[in-house]
Amino acid sequence: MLKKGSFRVNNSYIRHKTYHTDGRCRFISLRIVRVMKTQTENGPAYQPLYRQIKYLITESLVSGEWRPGESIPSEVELANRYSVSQGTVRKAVTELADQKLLVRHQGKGTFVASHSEERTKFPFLRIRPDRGDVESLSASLLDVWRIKLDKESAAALGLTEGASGWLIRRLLSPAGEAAAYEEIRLPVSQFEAISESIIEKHDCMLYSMYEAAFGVRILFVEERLKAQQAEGEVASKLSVSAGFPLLVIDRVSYTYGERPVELRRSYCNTAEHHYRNRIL
Amino acid sequence: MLKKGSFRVNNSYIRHKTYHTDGRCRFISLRIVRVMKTQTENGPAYQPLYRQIKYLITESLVSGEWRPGESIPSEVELANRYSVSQGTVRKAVTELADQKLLVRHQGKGTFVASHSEERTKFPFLRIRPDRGDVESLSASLLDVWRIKLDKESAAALGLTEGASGWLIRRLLSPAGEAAAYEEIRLPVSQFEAISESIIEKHDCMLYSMYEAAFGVRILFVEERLKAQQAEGEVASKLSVSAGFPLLVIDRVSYTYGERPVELRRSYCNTAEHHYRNRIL
DNA sequence: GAGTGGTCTAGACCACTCA
DNA sequence: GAGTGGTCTAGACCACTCA
Repeated sequence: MLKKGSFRVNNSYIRHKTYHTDGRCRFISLRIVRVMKTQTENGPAYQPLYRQIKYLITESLVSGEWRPGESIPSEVELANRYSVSQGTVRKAVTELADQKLLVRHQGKGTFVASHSEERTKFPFLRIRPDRGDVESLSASLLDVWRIKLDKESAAALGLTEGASGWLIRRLLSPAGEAAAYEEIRLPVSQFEAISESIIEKHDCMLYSMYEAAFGVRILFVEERLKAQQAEGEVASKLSVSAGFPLLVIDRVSYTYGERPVELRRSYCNTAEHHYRNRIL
Repeated sequence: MLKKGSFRVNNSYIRHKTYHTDGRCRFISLRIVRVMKTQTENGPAYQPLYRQIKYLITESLVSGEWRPGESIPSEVELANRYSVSQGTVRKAVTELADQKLLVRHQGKGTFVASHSEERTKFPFLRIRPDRGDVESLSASLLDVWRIKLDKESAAALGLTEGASGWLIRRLLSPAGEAAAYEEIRLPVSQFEAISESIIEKHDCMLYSMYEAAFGVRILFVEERLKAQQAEGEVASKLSVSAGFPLLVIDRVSYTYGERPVELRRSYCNTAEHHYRNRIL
């Protein structure tokens, strides 16, 4: 989360200490500065207080001090814990909420975002039916294989060629027709105990399963889209003839620290569906 | 910009007035409340102060009081103008900067965002070459036609069938090969004086031209993607054979007030290019 | 009524730009 | 050195939730 940069070291912190003459402890702030310095190797670094707080909150999320779906301490409590003002905590929490790591509910508290509790079954899916209701899509598992990852897949996951992986295959369907066929590749190292039964227990909602069963929370995904002709097994899985134009989506899913943990290729029949995107 | 909602009317504003007993004018705040009330028809409305300020700033952008590329008044000046604190102005400006209507530069000022000054030639384009440098793409104009808008296009632009429109056709190319063929439809009502020469004077950078020549600033776009087989003229324009799989992008471009002002269909050859997307 | 997040203020000082 | 946006504080009160 913490961006490494070329921030100049200056006296701001020493001066910062002198703001407060009411005898309150300032050790925590000093410690934060030291943490940040060791975090950024190449040269001295400066980060505003609220980013340091943001980093500390993220650490607590990664370590599991606060788990998905649970509430984190109130802003006042966090302000005390880190010895900063509530406004500074707010700014840190706001950025984490913008990144969808946290969810705020006025009057109730701030919660760790969770794929299990979100109403959307497929949080990052941009495929929509051309007409009809928003979420009629459901997933059905085809099979699960233990494989050796090829060079390209292994590299994309930060592993070496031949590392053990899982290959999950499934269909996305609106009703009878299959809208998409998907191949998902995962490193066995992080998803040891995957099986067909555990996937079906989670209704084939993979991100929710990663989180609940393996403690791996997906934060964002990156996709590359191409148009390609259907061939062989893919064509038959989607019940289209060879040469039929498909939308092929290559997705990499990332967890904390921008670490890639899942590869996914989706072959979509866009005869009655489309991929929706809004660009700011 | 202003979201209509079911905010409860309460006494917050009356109490708010009593915060300040230093004799400063509060008429402007009161006027703001009245403006907001008339803006939202269905029932009484309440919006926090910073959103009301945001709305007033947006009005000044729409009216052209501050033009693209120019700086707007400093936060202190705006705070005086609206009789609120600098923090409240900051919050309004922050939201507008997040929406990319404004751009902040520390030490220099806050500027109205402009497509003419942005370094990216195609601000909303997600097509990238699979390998090679980031921005080798360039556009070349094919032709410009004056047409009657068909029912569907007219409806998408909020016009009636048969309304006058422009049809602009162009190619996007990396080097020799054409990566995409595009058809752009515009209402004549808002783009009266379009011609080949004016487009070429702007290097075929359309959004920049809309802004500079017609005062229409595009704020965001919505896209629907499908895979489709190349046919007839499109195939020949892209030098591919009939049946070649193309990525077809239907885009609607919006200006202030979420008003659609441009339709665009792009046919992309994704043999050596892809559509990139990051989802949070 | 107590506790949560949300808004707003006034004031201080920092980082950066430019003349 | 003056002016800009950026950070941080302390304190007040509002909107909302829940018991």
